[in-house]
Amino acid sequence: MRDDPGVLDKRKAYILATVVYEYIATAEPVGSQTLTQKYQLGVSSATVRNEMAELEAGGYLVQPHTSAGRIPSDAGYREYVDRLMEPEELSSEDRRRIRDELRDASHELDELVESTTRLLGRLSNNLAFVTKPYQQTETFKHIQLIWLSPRTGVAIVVTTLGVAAQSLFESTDDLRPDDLTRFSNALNDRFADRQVREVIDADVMQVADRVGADANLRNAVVTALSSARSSERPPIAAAGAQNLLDQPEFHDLRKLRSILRIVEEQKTLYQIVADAMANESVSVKIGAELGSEELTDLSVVTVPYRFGPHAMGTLSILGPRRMPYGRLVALAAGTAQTLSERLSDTNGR
Amino acid sequence: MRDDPGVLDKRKAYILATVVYEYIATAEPVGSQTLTQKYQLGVSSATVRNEMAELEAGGYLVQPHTSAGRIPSDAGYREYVDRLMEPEELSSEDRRRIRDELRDASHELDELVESTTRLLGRLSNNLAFVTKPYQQTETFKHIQLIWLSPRTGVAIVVTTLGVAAQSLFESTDDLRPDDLTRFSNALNDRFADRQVREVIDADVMQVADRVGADANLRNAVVTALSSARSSERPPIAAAGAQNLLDQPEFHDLRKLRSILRIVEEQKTLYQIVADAMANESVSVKIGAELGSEELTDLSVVTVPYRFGPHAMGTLSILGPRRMPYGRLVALAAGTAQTLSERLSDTNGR
DNA sequence: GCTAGCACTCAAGGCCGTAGAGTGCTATTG
DNA sequence: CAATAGCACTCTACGGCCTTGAGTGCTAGC
Repeated sequence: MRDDPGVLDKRKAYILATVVYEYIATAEPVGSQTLTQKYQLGVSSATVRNEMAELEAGGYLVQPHTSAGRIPSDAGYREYVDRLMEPEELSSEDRRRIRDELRDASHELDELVESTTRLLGRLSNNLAFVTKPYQQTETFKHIQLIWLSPRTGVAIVVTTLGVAAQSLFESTDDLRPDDLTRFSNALNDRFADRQVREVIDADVMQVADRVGADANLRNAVVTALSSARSSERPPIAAAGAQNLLDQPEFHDLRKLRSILRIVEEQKTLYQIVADAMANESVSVKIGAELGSEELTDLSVVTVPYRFGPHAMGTLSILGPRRMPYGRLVALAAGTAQTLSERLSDTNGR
Repeated sequence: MRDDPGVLDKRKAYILATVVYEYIATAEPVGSQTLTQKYQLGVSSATVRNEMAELEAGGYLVQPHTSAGRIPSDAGYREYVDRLMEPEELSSEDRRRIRDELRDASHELDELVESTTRLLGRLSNNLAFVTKPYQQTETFKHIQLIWLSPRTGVAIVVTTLGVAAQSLFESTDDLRPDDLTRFSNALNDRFADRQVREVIDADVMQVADRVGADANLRNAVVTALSSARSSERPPIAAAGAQNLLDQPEFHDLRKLRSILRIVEEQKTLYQIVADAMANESVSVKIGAELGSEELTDLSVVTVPYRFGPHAMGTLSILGPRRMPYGRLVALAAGTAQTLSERLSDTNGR
């Protein structure tokens, strides 16, 4: 009991940090000799061995097998991320690329999100995923029924975030443009500046009855509105899965398979980003903290970004637990900031 | 010279078909003994050996190494697909799943495309990708500038296919709803029923000058229109990459990596689906026919689907060259047909 | 024209043995 | 008494060697 458990003395801290650093760089278990040879520790390998044994007892390191070096445990990485690593700055080269690529990207929100995802995947050399902006208090702004052909049209719902939903419809009778306009106007009057989640189908029915809109129009509007309401869970953009293949930990194909499946299903991804969304700050989840059996070898860095005063989304980087945390945090944060700026500057160049 | 090259006698055809069939099932080079044991050929393995040697001379089969069995070449697969295999029917179970899942899918075009892609990926056990409907003669239908907040708004362009583009904008002065409406109306008058590709920025400038719309509005409209014009190359939805991992040919990670990259970049995918789009019929591309060094081990089945009278998109299945062509063609065709029906029935239930 | 038999080839897989990195323990030292 | 040097021990990775077995082409005979 000579150590206060949970607080590492300076030398242990340095050794742990060095083990994590070295393991991130090489993907090989780190031994005491390697450590004393490559780094100026000022003590012999035997001493390092003793310290490492204690770090293992404290739960910061584990040994894959008896005669191998040590690798960090979840707790070891956690300690490293929270206290030991020094914060990194983004290189000016990275900074420039982020700025330039986002400047040249589309003005369309969906496409901008896609471009950002690909950019982040490329720069991080890992798998990036980005949630579209989401706003708890998304407000109804406009609905418009538009005549396309004598018997078809489209209903469009616009909210504070832009076009939130569209629904094509077909009618059994010829559509009269005046009817569409009248119904649109009545709906706009009724729903102006209400929160999207509060807009109820029954309201649509009332308005429809009043202006005499037929069932086809009514259905189109109901469909569009319900789709706008459900945009709380928009698809998540992902890019860079192929980067993971370079990492030795993914030579096991079963792992890779379940990762691809999880990314495609997206459900788990929402749970992962929830914290960062709630705290509005950088979140790093390591291994088992991801709460999924299949993701124990992985870590995720998540950073929120803002869209206007009320909406928020997240940028995440998913990679092996053995990821360069310092660089990836800086990268995600830098990208998030540039993206936020780009989004609050919608008038472009 | 006893054979007319290019025409296979009945026995050779049967042997080739059986080799392809067996290789598709087992992924192992097929030898003469296996063949005589598993299938009723009525001749001995020595005879089969002679026939196989001739099939190899004719370019239909290749030998990975001297003492291995044969595997089909591109030409062998081509012969199999074009003439030897018997067309398959979809099981009623598959038929039902396609119908049910597409019926329950979203009314929103983008989401419907996504759902279809995932469905096709799951049923085919390969990687599926789907292009959104595209129309050569896409026609301008409506443009609307919508007030969101005192200094922000959104410009929306609607074409025959629905919302084609939106562009958020910000103004340095307060926006007056009347100005937005006036500009919208003037633009609608000017562009009504013109083809999107013909709408030129200069037209926007003229209209803007006439109604006195300021630079911010003008820019928003120009941006939205140019984005609508560029929707000739909409993003392609892809799903099921993880299915490829089950195939032994992808245990080479470099292959997998380049496939994932190609799917993410999408550029090559457009070239692949072009034929099916042009011919409006099923297209099967085998190995080198895909025109890409990196895709030589793969094949793609592509089937077009229709959206309304003029628009068309494609469903594709990408998998190992050793794919069950009969089943996948039936699957893609069945899905395309159901999707086309679903899309021409936009008033839903 | 088909088949049986035979000698030959080649990849895959199992089985060593060795090399090398790393460990824990103990005796020794400043 | 913390730090070190020395030592015996452990375990994996790797390369070489051999065996196995599937498959082939060729030739002689039916």
